[in-house]
Amino acid sequence: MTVKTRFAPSPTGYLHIGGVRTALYSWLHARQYNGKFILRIEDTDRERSTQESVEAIIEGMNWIGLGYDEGPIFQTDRFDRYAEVISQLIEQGDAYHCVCSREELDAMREAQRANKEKPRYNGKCRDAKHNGADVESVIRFRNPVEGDVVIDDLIKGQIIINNRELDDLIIARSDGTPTYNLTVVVDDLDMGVTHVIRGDDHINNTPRQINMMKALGTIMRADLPKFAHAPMILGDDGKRLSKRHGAVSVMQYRDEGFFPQALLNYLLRLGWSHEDQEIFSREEMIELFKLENVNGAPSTFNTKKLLWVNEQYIKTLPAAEIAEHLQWHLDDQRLDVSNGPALNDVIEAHRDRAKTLRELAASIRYYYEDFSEYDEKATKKHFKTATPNILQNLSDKFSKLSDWNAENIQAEIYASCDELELGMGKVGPALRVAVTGSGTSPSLDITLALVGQQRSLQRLEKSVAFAKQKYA
RNA sequence: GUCCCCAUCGUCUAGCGGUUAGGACACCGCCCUUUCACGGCGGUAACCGGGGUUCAAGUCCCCGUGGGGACGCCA
Repeated sequence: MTVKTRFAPSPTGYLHIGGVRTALYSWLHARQYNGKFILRIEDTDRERSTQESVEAIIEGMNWIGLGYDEGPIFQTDRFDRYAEVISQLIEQGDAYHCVCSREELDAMREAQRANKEKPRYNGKCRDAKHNGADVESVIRFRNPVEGDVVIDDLIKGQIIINNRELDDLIIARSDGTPTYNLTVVVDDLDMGVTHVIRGDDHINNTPRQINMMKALGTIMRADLPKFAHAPMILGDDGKRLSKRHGAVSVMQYRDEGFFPQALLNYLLRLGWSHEDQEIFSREEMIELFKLENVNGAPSTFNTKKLLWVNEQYIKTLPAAEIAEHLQWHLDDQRLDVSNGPALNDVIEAHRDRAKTLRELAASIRYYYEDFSEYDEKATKKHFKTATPNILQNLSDKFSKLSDWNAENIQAEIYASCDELELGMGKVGPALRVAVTGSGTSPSLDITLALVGQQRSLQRLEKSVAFAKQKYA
C-alpha cells in the first residue's frame, strides 16, 4: 500500500509555524516512502473560514516549499458525501438525533464542572428515537459505552483511553452541516490516508475518530490509518506558541529575512535529531527523518538558534541562490541593484556578515546608491584633523590606478600608510567612512573594488571637502 | 476539576542498565584582525523529588511534583 499523508489546516488565519512543522513531518514521511502528500482545507466552519486564509495557507506552502501531490481539497465541496455517510450511520444505529438545546447543554456542563466531573453529554437523547423532523436537532455519534480504545501512536507509543471518558459527539449541526470529527474520518478513509500526522492537541479526538472509523468499517475501508501526534511548540514562557510570542505566521519569517529551507531545518531539529548533525539538505531530511525519533515532549521555540541556522545557509548557499531569495528584500527595501557591481560578488563579500536576508539587503546599499550623510558615530570616531590629508593622499594614488582590483587597491593603501608614516589603524577607518559612509564594511580592498574606481574617487573628493570643513 | 501527554545544561538534543553524562544555540574568556563579522581555542552549565527492581538506574516500575493539551452545534 502506498503511503499517503495529509496536511489539513482550517482556513481561519495565517499559516502557523506549528502547522508548518506537522506539515513538514507529513511531507517528509510521504517523500521518504515515495508516497503521496495531500493538502486538505478543513473549512466546514463557514463562520470562521475565509478565502484570505485559504490563500495565505497556499502562499505559505509555496514559499516554504512543501509541494503537495493532491489538493487543495475543500471539505465544503464534499458535503453530499458527508450527508451520505451520516445517513448511513443513522440507519445502522450508530448515530441519532438529539434535541437538547444549547442552554440545556450549557447547564449540564456547568453542573458537571461544579461536581468536579469532566463536562460531557449525558446521553439524554441517545435512546429517545427522535427522527429530526419535528424540532430542531443535531446528530450525534453513538460512542461505545464500554471497553478501551487503543492507539499505537508512532510518536507517543501506546495510548489507552476508556470509552467511559468519551461522550456522544455532534457530527452534524442543526443546520445540517457536518462537523470536524466526522469529516476528518470520512476524508481520511475515502482518500486512502495511511498516516495521520498532526499536533498532539488532537490526541483526545483520536479515540472518537477511531470509534467512528470502526463503525464505518462495514461500508468503507476497514483498515485504520496509523497515527502520529507531534508535540506542541512552546513560547519562551512555556506556553503554547502564539501571536504574543512574536512571529507565528510563516510569511513573517520570509519578511524577517529567513530562508525557507533554514526555517524548515530549524523546525525539523526542534524535537528531532540525527546524531550530532545540525544542518540537513532537503535530500538528507527525506532520507534520515523518522517519525519514531520525534521527541514526545513539547519544545520551546528559540529564535537565536533559528538565526544561527539561517546564518549557516547564508554562508554556504550558492550566491545565485541567495540572490533569488534576496530579491524580495531588495524590492521591499527599494534597492535597485542594476547600477553597480554584480550582486553575486557583493553577496560573496557580505555573506559572513549577515544573519538574515533583510540585514544583507540593508547592508549593501552603498554599492548602488550614493549616500547623502555619513554615519555620525563613525565620523566622530574616525575623522580627525589629519583626515583630509590622508584621504587626499589615497585619492591621488587611486586615481592613477589603471587596473582597479582588490590587490592593487590594497597595495596603494599600504603605500599611503608608508608615505604618511601612519598605521593601518589611522588610515583604514577613515577611508571606510569616506567611501561607504559607515563604520563597517568588508575589508577595504574588496569593498573599494566593488564600489568601483569612479564612485570611490568621487566619494573621496566629497569626503575631503567634508572633513576639511568640519575638522580643519 | 476530570482525562490524556510530557520531564537530561537557560534552550534544542544524544543517551536506549555499567559513560569523566556527548553535541549544538546562547553566554563568558583568549587568539586572529583596518571596522563589523567569520573563524580558531578554551570555559561556565543538566539527569525534578521520593520510593522500588537490580551487583549496578539518567536509562525499567510506582507515587508525587511540575509543565503542556483536551473537555464547543471550533478545527
